[in-house]
This record gives sequence, C-alpha cells and structure tokens, in this order.
Amino acid sequence: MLDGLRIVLVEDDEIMGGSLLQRLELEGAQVVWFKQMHRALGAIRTPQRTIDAVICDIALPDGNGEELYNTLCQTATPPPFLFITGQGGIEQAVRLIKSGAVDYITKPFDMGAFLKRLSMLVIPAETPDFPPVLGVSSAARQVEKLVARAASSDEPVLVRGGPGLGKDLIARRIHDLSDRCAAPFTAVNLAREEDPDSAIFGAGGAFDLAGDGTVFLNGIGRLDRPVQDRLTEAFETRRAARVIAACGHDLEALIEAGQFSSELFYRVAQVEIMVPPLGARPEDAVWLLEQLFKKLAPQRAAGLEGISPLCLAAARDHDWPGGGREVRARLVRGLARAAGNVLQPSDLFPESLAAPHDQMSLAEARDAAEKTQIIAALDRTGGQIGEAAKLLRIARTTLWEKMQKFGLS
Amino acid sequence: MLDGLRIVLVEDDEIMGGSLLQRLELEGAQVVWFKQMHRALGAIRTPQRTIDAVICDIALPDGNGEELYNTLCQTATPPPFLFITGQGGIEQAVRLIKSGAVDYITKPFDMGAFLKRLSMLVIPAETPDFPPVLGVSSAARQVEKLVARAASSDEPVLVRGGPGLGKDLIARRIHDLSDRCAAPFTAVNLAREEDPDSAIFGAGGAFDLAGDGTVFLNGIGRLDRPVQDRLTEAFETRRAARVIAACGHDLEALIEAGQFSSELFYRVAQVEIMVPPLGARPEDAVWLLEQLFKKLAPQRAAGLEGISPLCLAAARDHDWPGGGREVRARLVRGLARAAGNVLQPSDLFPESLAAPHDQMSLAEARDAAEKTQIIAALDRTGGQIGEAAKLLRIARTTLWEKMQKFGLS
DNA sequence: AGCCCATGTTCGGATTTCCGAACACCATAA
DNA sequence: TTATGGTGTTCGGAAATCCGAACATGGGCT
Repeated sequence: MLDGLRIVLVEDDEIMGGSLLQRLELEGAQVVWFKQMHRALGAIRTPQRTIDAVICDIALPDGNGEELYNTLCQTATPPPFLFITGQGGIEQAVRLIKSGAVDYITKPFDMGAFLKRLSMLVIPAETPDFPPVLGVSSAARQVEKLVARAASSDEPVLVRGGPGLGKDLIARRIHDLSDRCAAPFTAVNLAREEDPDSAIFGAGGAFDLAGDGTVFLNGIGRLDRPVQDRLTEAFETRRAARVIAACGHDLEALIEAGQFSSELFYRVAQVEIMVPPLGARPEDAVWLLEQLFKKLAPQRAAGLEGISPLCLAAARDHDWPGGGREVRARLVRGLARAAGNVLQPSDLFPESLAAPHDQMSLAEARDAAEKTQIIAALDRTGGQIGEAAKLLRIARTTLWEKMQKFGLS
Repeated sequence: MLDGLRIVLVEDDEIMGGSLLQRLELEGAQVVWFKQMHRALGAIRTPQRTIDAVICDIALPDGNGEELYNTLCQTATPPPFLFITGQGGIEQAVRLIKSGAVDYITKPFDMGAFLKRLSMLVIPAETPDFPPVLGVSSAARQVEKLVARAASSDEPVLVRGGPGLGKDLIARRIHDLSDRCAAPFTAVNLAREEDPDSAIFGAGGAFDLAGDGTVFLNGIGRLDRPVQDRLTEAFETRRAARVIAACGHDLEALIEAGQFSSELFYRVAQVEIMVPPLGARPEDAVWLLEQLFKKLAPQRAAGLEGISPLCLAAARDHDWPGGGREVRARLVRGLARAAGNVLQPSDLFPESLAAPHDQMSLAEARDAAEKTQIIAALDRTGGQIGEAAKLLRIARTTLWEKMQKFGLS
C-alpha cells in the first residue's frame, strides 16, 4: 500500500507512536520516529533523502507541531504534513489547513480510514517517471521540469550554471527527450577548442555533422566577436540543427563590457535554464557522492564497504564550489587514501586536518565564527550597529555585548 | 470598516441573524439575509451584483451550509465563504477549508474579532467609482487624496518615490481625473530613451503628440543640463500641455551637486506627491500580492487555491525595495515553483532557502562552525564520543545533545 | 556469568546568554 | 529651538544552554 514511502513520525506518546510505527511499516513504509520537536526539525530540514510525508502530533514535550510546521515553512518547502492530535481545536485546524497542511485528524481515529487517507494524499506527489540525472532535491526537480519543457519546444536553449553542474548532461537530455532524438547530437567545448570557427561551421564541424539534430556549444562566453557574428547569422539563415548553448554566470558582465553580442544573447536565450550551485542543495551533493561511490568503489577500493555518516554530514556542509567535478575528484582521492573499511571525513577533506581549527575547543571555534560574522555584518552596514544587529538577527544590545567581548569598537 | 461590501448572510436563528445583520450594517455593509438554504442558493447562484462574502450557518432548516457550498462549487466559483456554527466538528472544518472556504468559526464568538477577520479576509471586489490603484493603507489613501487635488488643479506635478511604486499609474490617474482627460496623454521614460531631447520636443515627440493634454516625464533626474534648460524655457513660454514629472529620491542631491537646475525643480514641483516605499506600508504589500494572485494564479498555476497566512506574514515583513514590480516578479516566480495547493513563504522568498554565501544569521554561522568542529573532532577520535567531547572541552552529554541537534548519529 | 566501558537517555539545577526597557547622550534635520 | 534617530550603557528577568548525576543498555573480555 505504502511501499517505499519515506515517512517521518513525530509523536511523543509511546503507545500511540509505537502502534502507528508498526502499522505503517507493515504497509511497507520506511518510518523514522521522533519524540521531540527539535530533533524532528533538524531531520526534516536536512533530510537524508526526500521525505514523502510527515505525520505529526500537536502536543510535544518541547513545543508543538504547529510551531514545527511554521518553522519549517520559513526556510523550506515542507513535505506534506498530516497532523494528529488529542485535544484539537477548530481554530487551530482551520489555521493549519489554510497554511497548507494536508490533513488534521483528532485522536482517537480509525486506523484503516487513516491509512486510506494517507495513501490517497501522499502517493500522487511522488512519481519518478525517470531516474534522476541531476539530483533528488526539489531544486533539481525544478530544473528537470524546465528541461522537459525545453525538450518539447524547439527554441534555442541557454543553460547556465557554475562549473561541474552537468550542463552537458542537461543538453544531452534535452536532445534525447526532444523529437530530434533520432538525429545526431554534436558537442563543442569552446574552452578547449583551438579553432572554434571550423569546429562549429567547418566541414566535419558540429553543424555539418549534426544535420537536423542538435548542436551543443559549451562555454559560449569564450567565443570571440567574429564567430559570435557568424553564429548570429546562422540563426537568421535557419540552420537545420537546433542549438543548445551553455555558459557560466558572467555573460551579463561580458555583454556589459561589449565583449559579447547582446543580439546573440537574446537569440540563444529563448529558453534559459539556470542550474543552482551544488552548495545550495546539499541533498544532491550527498546523493551524487553515493552514486559515484557505488560506481567507483568496487574497482578502486575493494575493501571499502561504505561512507561513514559523519562523512556524509561533512559533505552536506561543504560548499562544493567545483560542483559535481569536485565531488568526483575528492571521492577518487579519498578512495585512494582510505584506510579503514568506511570512508571517513578526513579522507574526503584532508585539508581540514591541517587547518589551524584543529584542537580548538568548541567555544573557541564558535567565538571565531561569531567574530568573523559580526565583522562581516558591520562591514556590510558600514558600522551601523542597529542595522548589523538586524542582519544577524540578534538584539542590538546583544551585538553590543559581543562587540565589547571581542574588542570591536 | 466594511463600507460598500455586499454580504450574504445565511442563518436560521432569529437572534443570531438579527444581531449579525445589525452589526454588519452598522459597519457599512449591504447585507441580504436568508433563513433557508434553497433561497440562498438561488440568490447566490444568480446574484444581482457581485457578492463580496457569504457568512453561512451550518445547521439550516432545509439542509446544511456544507451542502449549499458544495452545490455552488459544482457550477461556479463561489464568493468567499465564512462558516459559523454552534456544533462544529473538526472533521467538517478541515473538509470545508480544504475545499476552499475562507474561515470556519464556532459560536459563540467575539464579534469584534470576527469583524476584524472578515475585513482582513475579504477584499472589496470592485468599487466602481474608486478602484484603489495604490493600496488600501492610510498612506495610500493620503496619496490618492493628493492625486485628486492635483487633478483638480492645473499646475505641473512632481511625483516622487522609489522604483515600482506606480508613479506612471499616478500620472495617468491625474490625467484621467483632470479636465484634460479627453485630450491625449503621452509618456516618456527618460531612463530608456536614447535621445531625450527629440523624444520630448521633437516632431512626433511627447509635446507634439499631447496637444493640450498631459505630458508625463518619467525619471526626470536623468535629463542633462541642455534639455533641462529647454524644459524650463518650455514652462515659460506656456506650452499647451500640462506636465507631470517623476523621479526618485535623489533629486536634492543632484541639485546640490549642480547637476540639476533648481529653477526647473521649482517650476515642476508646484505640486509634489511623495509615494512612500512599499516596505513602509505592509498592508499595501499584502493587498497588492493578493490582487495580483487573483489575477495571475488562474492562468499560471491552476492548482493553487490561495496564499498561506505564513506567506502573507512574510510578505508583510519584507522590505520590498523593488516596490510593486518586485511583488509581481516574485509572485510570478513563486507561482511557477509552488508545489502544494497554497503558496508558501519559500516560494516567494527562495533566497532565504539558498542564500549563496550571503549573510547568515549569527546563530546559523555559529551552528555551522560548531558542526564542522564536531565532525572534525569525531573524525579524529574515530567516532568515540567521550574522547571527542574531551577534545572539544564540553561535557559528553552536551556533545550528545548537539549531535542530536545536527543529526549526527 | 560477571565485569568493564562506552553509549543512549532523562532530569534538575547552575550558569550563561539574550532580550527588551530604560535612560543619557549626541548628532542632524525640521 | 525642538523633534528625531542612532548610539553607549545598565539592569532584571526570561530563555537557552550546559553540566553532572543517574540509570538502562549492550557489547566485549575473562
């Protein structure tokens, strides 16, 4: 009935929680049970994998379910919430449902009916019709949607994003999903190409080989003006092939500086797909890490059985400025250096060992972070303490105290 | 408070209905009272004029309010429904709210609070003589008064305010309310114009086309001195057209710096209308958001039923430096990314979800530092919690708590 | 079994931190 | 001149955090 669904249960009552847990697992769901609000908060906010539903009691020892839901809404799009409660008020029910909660049920309730409602409500949300290539985060899903939409159109596409985010994969995927999928797909990496002009337009070049397929131009910002103009012209003469281009975030700056033709930009950016950086979607980072591990570990490090949870946590925290490429590089290096039977954080991030942060006590580390953050905030506001305090979300007086403590004034 | 609102009251109890009727009419609403379901059904389905809200009892002699609502839903989109009931059930409340009712209140209730919620929830559909273009706040009303006064005079007007506050709408409105409304209204956006001089004075330019109508000069601060002088001169020679100008807040600075003619300033600022920033009048921000939602949601996001109260609260808090333009842009983006059936805060403010390295709150920065430090310590001790705690100079239990908080286990 | 040791977990109180109110002070704008 | 708005500073209570004690658990060792 609920096979494979990942459900979070938040319930402090042992009996109630136990029976729910049992029943849900019987139905095939993977359930994680929290008895306190703050624990559930952390787990839902940074989930190991996407959560399909949250079943949440209202009365909790360290808060209430409403609070939990509201807090989540501030920073993220929460998964579907079903509230169950013993002392429910109509007022509260109305408020929660209007805030987007999926259901609100009073105890005691009929378990069979409850499960039926649950399966009705939750299942349609999750239908992965094809294996995810970019990631599992909601942001990645968003991009996939855009990709699908781009595939069904026939306009030129501009894919934008930092390095190592799979812009080439996206282009390939658009081609494969489009009705040109039977025709050739040719890619040119402008950053590597010696002679871009001939690689694109020459005999045996991209357009030549593509026929009425798709031409993918990676790093379009590197083109010099003459080739840009030829490309613009190519659009006008209606080449047979469809064009997908990719570039980093700096194209506007290039246009501003007059190094990139704004006309070409508008031609090629009929559809624009922005790929958010990997650091902004930690779920994808760990997902990718696990995927690559599965693929690479058997050959390269036969002894390794898995990745330690700590290591995954560290990966979730890391910024990954190099995108997927960095994930792969670090993993390869880590696999070579791993000693035990699981991959440790120091394998993936050896530089953190040498860091001076090492044997600092927690309080010191915390203070150091506070200090730099405060300095940054004060810098941003030009020394305006009140404003800086607002930025840091603390009271003005508290900031003043801290400044005194750190000797800033 | 409820001036001009058309409200349908469905209530069989004489006392209750009478007191509600009395009170609502006291507040300025036009109320029609039905005591039976089938009568109300007919009246709502084929209304004389648009109905702003329905206040509906559940228990009725010939049926119940839910039935009434559902019947209406099948044939049309009903006006906002507020249910009031004596023997309400949570089950029922949840069902009704999920199917789109605006509120569900149990008797007895506090009349004052009820009226407040009513006025908050219900937005006047159309007030034909006076559709508010700027907002509903007292500040916006103030501006409207100034607009009306400006329209009745014939002096040049200077409209001032940040971007996206509808300065163009104000100019248009002054024109439409003035006795030049039959003559042409021509607008020039000086920020976009290549050749301001000819766009204003040239053949086919604003003055030429306006005749004895109104000329609107947006972004007057961008004019260079020669054109300023020509404009000043135009005032002296008494052109036929009336001039309305608009600019940001920086005009005084320009005058100070000698880049703007103070004489022209005094000429054009005979009447000065200051539009306060949207961040200073939160009611208008949410009002505008709701207006735009009503207009845009049906086309762009058919599944969406409304805006979550949390989201409205977030909108009320936001600064809206981009004015109405920002409201619109954020809404459009949010509609595209919304997942559930209501718009969530993270849809409208995705940057709070993935702030690219920007300004973290102090607590976040501190937590991040703690987390990495803890991971490093645990890594060093090979996962030995007690040892790691000693390294970090905190109690074992404290470390355990933190590990829970950060989801490490 | 019996013991040892580390962990998982709760609890109550000690301590620290945080906040808001309040007041004095000093610019600067009206 | 008077408002106004930001800052420096103090203070008391509220809230969080931290800690140690305590107890159960469970795995490894003899």
